[in-house]
Amino acid sequence: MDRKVTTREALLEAALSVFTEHTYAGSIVPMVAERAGVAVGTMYRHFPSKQALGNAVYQQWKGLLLDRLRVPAEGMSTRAEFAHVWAVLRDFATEHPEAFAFLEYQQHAGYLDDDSEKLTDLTNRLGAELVARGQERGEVRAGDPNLLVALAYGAFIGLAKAAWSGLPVTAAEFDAAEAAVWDLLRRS
Amino acid sequence: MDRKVTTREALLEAALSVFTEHTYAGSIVPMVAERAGVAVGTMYRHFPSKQALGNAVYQQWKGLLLDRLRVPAEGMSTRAEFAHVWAVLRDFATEHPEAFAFLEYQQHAGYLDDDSEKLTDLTNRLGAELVARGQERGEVRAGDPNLLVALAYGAFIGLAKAAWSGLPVTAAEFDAAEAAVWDLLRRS
Amino acid sequence: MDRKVTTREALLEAALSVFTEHTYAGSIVPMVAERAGVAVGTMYRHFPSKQALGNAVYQQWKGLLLDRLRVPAEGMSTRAEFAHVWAVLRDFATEHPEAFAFLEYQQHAGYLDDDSEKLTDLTNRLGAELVARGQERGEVRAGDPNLLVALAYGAFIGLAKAAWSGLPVTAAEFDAAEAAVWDLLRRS
Amino acid sequence: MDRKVTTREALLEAALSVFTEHTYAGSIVPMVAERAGVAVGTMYRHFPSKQALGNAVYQQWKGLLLDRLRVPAEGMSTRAEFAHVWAVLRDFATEHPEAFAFLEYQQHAGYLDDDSEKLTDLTNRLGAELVARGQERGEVRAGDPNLLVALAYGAFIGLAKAAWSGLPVTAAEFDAAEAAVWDLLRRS
DNA sequence: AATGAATGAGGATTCATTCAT
DNA sequence: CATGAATGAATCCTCATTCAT
Repeated sequence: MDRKVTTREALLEAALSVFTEHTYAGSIVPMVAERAGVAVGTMYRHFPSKQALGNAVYQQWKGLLLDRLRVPAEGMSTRAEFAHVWAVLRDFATEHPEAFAFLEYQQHAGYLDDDSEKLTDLTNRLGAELVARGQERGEVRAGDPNLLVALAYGAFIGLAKAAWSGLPVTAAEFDAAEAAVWDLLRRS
Repeated sequence: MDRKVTTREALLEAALSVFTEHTYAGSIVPMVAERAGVAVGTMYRHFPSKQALGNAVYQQWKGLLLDRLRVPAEGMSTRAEFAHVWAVLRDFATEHPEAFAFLEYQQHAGYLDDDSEKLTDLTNRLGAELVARGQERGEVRAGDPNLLVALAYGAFIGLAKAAWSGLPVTAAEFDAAEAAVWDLLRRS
Repeated sequence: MDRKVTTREALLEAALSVFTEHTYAGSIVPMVAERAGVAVGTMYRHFPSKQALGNAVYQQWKGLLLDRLRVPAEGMSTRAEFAHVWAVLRDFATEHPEAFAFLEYQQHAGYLDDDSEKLTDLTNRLGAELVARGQERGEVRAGDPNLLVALAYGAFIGLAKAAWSGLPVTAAEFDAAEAAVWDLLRRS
Repeated sequence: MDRKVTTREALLEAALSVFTEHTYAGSIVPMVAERAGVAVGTMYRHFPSKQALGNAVYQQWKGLLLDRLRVPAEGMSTRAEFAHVWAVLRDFATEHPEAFAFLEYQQHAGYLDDDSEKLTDLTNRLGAELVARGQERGEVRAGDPNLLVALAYGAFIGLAKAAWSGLPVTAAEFDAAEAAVWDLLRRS
């Protein structure tokens, strides 16, 4: 249908790819332009600066991840919520491995603007809230929710990074890991 | 003994700090020199290039971490080995948080030389071997050892990153996490 | 009559305005196009280049000024001629303050072509000839005619610039200045 | 003695020369660097930007001119004050023709910063104050002081520009012009 | 050894000009 | 004839590296 990719989209895609490969600071604009198949000046017709492009890429993907993670969990048990979140992360990291790598395997401080940082905060908060809810219900063990999230999300990132680095990670293995990580969170 | 910090040491320390804060590509040599309290030219008397300095920092700390992780585990159970490794990581990340952040929270591909990459490989192998040993003994559950390590090390990194970002993480919490992560590895 | 402003005229007008505000080199083509209410490409259908546009603007106004200054002064006294020239300048600077500012308050060397420079020369000559005539008749004091013109025209430019910068300059003041400047030229 | 010209001085001198020749916007940094006999990067060690260099040049010369014009005129008649100011301008324009051309024959709006504009204002005020004083004493004719200054300073600029363009202007001619311009100001 | 001003290749950004629609 | 997105050479600026002191 809409086979025509807009220039802006081509640039965002190229930038994601180049930034993921070389880090933001290690990337040069001509490389992004070339990978997008456009001239350097064209980038500047769509984004006011390299930094703006970096933030656009960040917001595009962090925003999508946040949207997917935000599900009205009314009436769900925390166990079910956790399963859902894990599935969302797994799907995101499977469908958009480059984007997940860009978001989670490198450091962004230094070029993110306020909007980007707001997205980061909102995303971080989501996990802590899930855990806190679980603790209130007695489903999740005691401890600083941020720490529990750090542990669990860290485990997920480790798994995804392994997949990104070439290791074959099957759905079954994602499921096994999910169970194991829930074990790590649940009331003993 | 160490009555005098050598210029080289001051440079390595400054570089660690600057690279951790701004990433390698995002750091500029004069900033490193200034933080070390020396002139730019002085850096070039101790290291042939920025890249060499980057690799020196990487090798200094990755090497120290590897040394500490390498313990002749003859006769130890995998459970005990794991506890030991966890303690080494905890101590390293507690004593040298900046170094751990430098090593694990950012991307190094792009400037590491062969020696540095060899250290990375050796370190990665260590974990997989521990897990494989545990599987042979029936202490650790089935699955690709690399994946299990990714999961467990990811969890540790998550925890350490939380501590690095300012969250208070007590020894008790490291211990609780250790138990939880072992649960994630052990035979069910 | 002039029911429709042609695109070309709109461009010349916009260019005059932009060049006067930002100087020729400091102006950018899209700004001219925007102020003319057309697309950038449209400018290039009417003028082959920015430089050609600059010269067109210069010639339009320098040409008009020259035309007005050229009056067959047969039989007039130099005093009368001077009064006439002053009146022409006053009217021009009053009716077309932006054009006068463009022509006289900035430097054009660097983009003017031969035709433009010929206009400049012709205009400059006019004044010197008037003075020379006056000297022959004994109406104007001795001295290099170019210098006397420089003095008198400088005074006029100063006055016009003051008006341009916002000072209210009445017709009476122009007249008083005319008398004073003639005093500066006439036989003592 | 101090035959060694500092790099900063060489840059200011080169910049004055290039800006005078091509206008600020029409000048390119490498041209300035080359004329100063240094590399481009060197300019940026001494001035943070092209704009800062432009302002430094402007302030250097406008500041010097202002300093010279500022003379405690206690007890002097306005006639004497005027003679002094004229002499100062003549000397300045004779000794530093390039600087005077830079300051007075082109438009600076667009890159001047607040400090530069303050200097412009202070300089402009000086003339108006002289005239106002003269009017109070009955030495100068009635009229907006700013207008009278515009007329007189315009005449001076015209003369100096003529000299700059190659016309030989002798001291005697400067004196004659001074008398003529005073005539233009004085009570009739 | 240490210094830091100078260098200039390289990277970010601008803008006159083109051309497919 | 008009449009304005695209182009890429030209321009501003940075920063790893050198070298005279």
